[in-house]
Amino acid sequence: MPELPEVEVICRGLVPNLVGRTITAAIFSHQKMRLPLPAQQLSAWITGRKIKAVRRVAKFIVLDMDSSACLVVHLGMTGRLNFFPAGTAPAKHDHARWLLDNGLELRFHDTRRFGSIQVLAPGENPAEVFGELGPDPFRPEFNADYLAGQARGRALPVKNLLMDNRVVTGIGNIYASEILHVSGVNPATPAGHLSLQQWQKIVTNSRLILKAAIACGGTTISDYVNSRGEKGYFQTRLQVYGREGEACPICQKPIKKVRLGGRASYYCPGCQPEPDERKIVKKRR
DNA sequence: ACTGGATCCTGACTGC
DNA sequence: TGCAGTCAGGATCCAG
Repeated sequence: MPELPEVEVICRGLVPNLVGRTITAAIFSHQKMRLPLPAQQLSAWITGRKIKAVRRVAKFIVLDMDSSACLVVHLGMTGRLNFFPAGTAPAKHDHARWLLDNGLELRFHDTRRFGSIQVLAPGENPAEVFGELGPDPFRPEFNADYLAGQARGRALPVKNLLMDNRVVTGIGNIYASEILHVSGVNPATPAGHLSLQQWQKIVTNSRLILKAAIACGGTTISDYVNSRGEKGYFQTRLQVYGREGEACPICQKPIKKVRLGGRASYYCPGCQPEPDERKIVKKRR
């Protein structure tokens, strides 16, 4: 389940085999994806074009083409992008294959088909493809004042706020739990209850944890692999996620699991005390 | 306006 | 052994 660090690691791994290469042909499965495949735009702007750069936007992988269009891939939960020698037999759930002029083909494999393939045409508004995106956690705009402003007057659990792409991009279920644990904030705390100090901790720890996860090659819970098919190893450094009943590495209290917004959320009742009942300061409009 | 729940999907796992 | 049910979660839609 790729979040920001996994997507970043995949992007970096794609660069050596993609930048400067030309996509000579493309083959797609007829399986229905979350979003319909933009067949016309793919043939008009992507196939036959050279790849100028590979970059990450939120959890999207973006290939900048010399046509000034972008190929935009989202991995959803189980998506993978891997290279194979051209002509290798396709596997089940290979939904797209782009043949390159270096004898390789780039494949998009997605078991659950929650991922997407889109084209950002030249001149098109990026919001059409990316949607409404908040700042990247590594940008200076992502700071305590900004988060406090976003949270003011809101009763939404802080964990759900952190997972909202319109507030901040790239933080998913695993890292939200980890960031809040290190910050000593209970995930169920209404976002509007947090102090500026707590937001500052969350900002600092978000960057620390995401950076550390990138350095570890990401987190592999079940099926994530990078573009070379290698697993990450940050899962060995997770302190609470997936560790219900185990001792908290900081205070030794057993880690608890709750469901917030339909998502499994892990926390330590010792390090992250239950939220109090203070009234929320109402948002000014 | 805001929030929580349902939905999409397949495979791994559990319990009977 | 085989079947049914549950769970996993990113993004989006919808109802209250």
